[in-house]
Amino acid sequence: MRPIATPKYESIADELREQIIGGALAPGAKLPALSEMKAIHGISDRTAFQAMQILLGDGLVESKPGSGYYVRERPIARRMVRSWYRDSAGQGSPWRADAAAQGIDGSWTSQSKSVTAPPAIAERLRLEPGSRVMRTEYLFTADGAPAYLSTSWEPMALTAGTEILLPEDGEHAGKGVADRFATIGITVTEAREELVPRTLTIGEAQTLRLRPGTPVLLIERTYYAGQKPVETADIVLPPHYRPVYQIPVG
Amino acid sequence: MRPIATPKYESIADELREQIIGGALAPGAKLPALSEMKAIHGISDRTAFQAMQILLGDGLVESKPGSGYYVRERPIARRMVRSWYRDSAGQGSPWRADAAAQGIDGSWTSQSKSVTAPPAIAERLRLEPGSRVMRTEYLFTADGAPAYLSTSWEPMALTAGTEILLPEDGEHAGKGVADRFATIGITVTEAREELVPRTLTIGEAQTLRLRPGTPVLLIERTYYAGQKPVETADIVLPPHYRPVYQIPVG
DNA sequence: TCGAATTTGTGCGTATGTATC
DNA sequence: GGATACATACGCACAAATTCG
Repeated sequence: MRPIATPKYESIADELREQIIGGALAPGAKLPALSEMKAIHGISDRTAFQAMQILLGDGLVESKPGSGYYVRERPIARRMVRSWYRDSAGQGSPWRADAAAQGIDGSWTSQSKSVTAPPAIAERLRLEPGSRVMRTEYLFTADGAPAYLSTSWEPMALTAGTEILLPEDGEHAGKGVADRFATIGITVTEAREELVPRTLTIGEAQTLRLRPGTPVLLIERTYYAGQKPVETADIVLPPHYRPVYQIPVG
Repeated sequence: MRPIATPKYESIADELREQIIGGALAPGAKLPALSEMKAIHGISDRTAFQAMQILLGDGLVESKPGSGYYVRERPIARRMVRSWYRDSAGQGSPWRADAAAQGIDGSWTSQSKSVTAPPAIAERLRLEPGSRVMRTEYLFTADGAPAYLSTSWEPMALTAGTEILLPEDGEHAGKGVADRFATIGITVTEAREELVPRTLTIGEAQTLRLRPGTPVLLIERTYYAGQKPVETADIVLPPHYRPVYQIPVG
């Protein structure tokens, strides 16, 4: 097999990456300016720019326009623990409790709307194409600042006519999904989370007050009652949030 | 607050993204060529190229040089189930069993070396800076083709002089971490996995036979015996692999 | 079979805007 | 204000892969 060609900008990025991981470039250190790299490596500043974009995307570096590129400080990374302990907490808002445990004032806003399920969502909920679902968009905030996004979909066939039709209405507002469904006699037994990296859309970037193109982690979460999916959600986690899964052994 | 500017290439990418998610552009469909987009949107082909890079990075589109850009087929995504059921399997190789369950011939190669722990690894294992660790690099294969990478680090202080010093030596080769440590009287109680998106380095790309810059998911996994970390690993998952976490509720 | 046209990918140069120092 | 530095946008050239007559 033929080796895969390696562009210059990849080589440059790799070189800097090793210096960062190896500790030669400590957190907070200033990286050579594009103009310097142009001189050092004998490349175009445009190519050096491309190399920096890679390190930016990987979260190793941050840019301060007008100033320079700097090695990112140890990711302060607010950790989101996603273990089974928590979702069975019983009462109160999971996010508020999670945030409080880290000394943060966690809150959220939401709005719901009845829509026909997009193809991908219908598949996740195992619904006929064109089925109606209740879509709820959440913006979670930490100390008043936007933290992360979530969009959930629930089959109207399950919740229509019940008191939990609107997730954030009435006395069940803010409670976990399992608790809400319990009130209509549905026992949630399992959550399944699938993770996939992508970047922020323009709309998401605006509500999160981040730059479009920022790399994020998308958690596709689905709650099941036995074999039957009862709720699914897309959770958009900005770089400062890291999902942590705790798995007991044995 | 001042709204954050949205570059043209982001707008273009967003537009196409919506068409893909909404189903207007079905999987396998050919996207307009760069030259067409140049004509349609009145932009430079260079700008159109940047827009495509975004969609490539998000895994929505794949490129066939010389042919065009195409909407990616439904990501058949080999799923990697990461639940506690599995790691307590007891005997045999987790990867081999996992692969066999999907009708795949799973195998791997590895090589170990004693090194001083890099700063980040020392922190994860809660070791003094400069401590010695045994580093083992794995290449897992599916039906003979490269599948994913893993690099593990174990404190020499724990394993020096024991029969499990080399993870892939002797009769314990291929067994799970928990089983191996059990033989030297250490009971692994918990695994913790932290996920972070990044892109492939040149070296990784070569062994995986992928293009450098390909977006991947990095799983930072650490095994604990009580409060004490006993092993940590970086697992590099290419786009075709999706980690799936199953979490029991209640 | 050959060759021409098309298309993506890399690299460079330039211009303009904006933020920082 | 001026110099520096990053970000976007455009244009051009060339290589490599593909497609098609």
